[in-house]
Amino acid sequence: MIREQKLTPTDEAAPLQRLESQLCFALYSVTHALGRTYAPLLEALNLTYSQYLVMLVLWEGDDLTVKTIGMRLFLDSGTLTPLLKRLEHAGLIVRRRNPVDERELRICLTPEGDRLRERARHLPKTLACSMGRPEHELAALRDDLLRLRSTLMGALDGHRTDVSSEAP
Amino acid sequence: MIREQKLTPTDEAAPLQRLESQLCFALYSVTHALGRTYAPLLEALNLTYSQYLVMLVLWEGDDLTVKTIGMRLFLDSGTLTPLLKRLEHAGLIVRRRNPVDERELRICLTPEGDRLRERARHLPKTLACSMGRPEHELAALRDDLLRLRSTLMGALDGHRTDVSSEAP
DNA sequence: CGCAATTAGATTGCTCGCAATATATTATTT
DNA sequence: AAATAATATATTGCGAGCAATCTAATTGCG
Repeated sequence: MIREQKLTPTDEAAPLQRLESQLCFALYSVTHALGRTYAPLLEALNLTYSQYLVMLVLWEGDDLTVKTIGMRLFLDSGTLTPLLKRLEHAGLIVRRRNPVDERELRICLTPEGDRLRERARHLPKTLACSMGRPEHELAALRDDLLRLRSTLMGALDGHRTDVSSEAP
Repeated sequence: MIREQKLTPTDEAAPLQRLESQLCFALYSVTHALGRTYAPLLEALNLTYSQYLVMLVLWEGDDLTVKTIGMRLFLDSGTLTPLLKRLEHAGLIVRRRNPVDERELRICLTPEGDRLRERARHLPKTLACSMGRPEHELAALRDDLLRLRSTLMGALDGHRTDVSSEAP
């Protein structure tokens, strides 16, 4: 029932199938490594990584709907609704229905949420430092990844021909 | 209580704090885009992405402990234990205690688990195709990411006892 | 106007990922 | 040999992510 020895190791039979040869695993594992690098820094701000992303969006300009935040972060209400409730409970944001369109929930920063931006300002540089490379190399890698994201998202949408405003 | 207008937009006050300027978000979002690209392909195999990664490891050679699988994928038993139980329930692996050391759980492929490798063989090429770039470019990106992973993991391991909370 | 279609969020249920902790087994020390 | 430490896995609890579904509000169309 159980094979005692593998007869055709993946390395010989299908080299592209090796874990470490795959771009997807490189992405997966470096993303998680980065998450673990962020964790202790974000803990000082009482934020999870996903909450930090939402705050980054709001710091660029608040009074946004859940939908808008979701489009920027590629997340849906199933993820955002409970996350935003936690941010509200933490006193960083307020959630209010838009009186003009009661379907919409407008998300605004509280003064405390706004102040947190200062305490988080050093994070990008601190992280760049952990990556041990000159900024221009990191920027090049970032742009390469953003291009890849565009390609993948474009293939996913497929039928959806919304040509509104995606990152270049 | 709620600010009507932002006084110092992040773009001007702290350009490095912008969401789209950060490598971490590029990684985060492209990883999720890739996950969504994989989902329909893996659904045909009745695998989640994480389960697929475990199968990739086992296809390179099975009869591994949970610990070994975890070291290869950078995952711990809290993640792997329930995941492996699901793979066993799906009939793809068997979990047996090692009689020589009852602490260890040896994970082996079933014949069905082994056969699944053939049905999954096309995935790497299919995905590479979705990324719309020549293989050597994808390989270069992969190697760049693996270097970054090494840097980050090295910093994580190295400072386990050290308190590296200095902020510039 | 009235009613179907659309839209925005919320909810449910499942799987990950991880920290913290618990349990069982083996190795080491005294 | 008994006590202790180390190791491997399991369990618990929480916060994502995401598909599917639900509700309420708005829009569109006859």
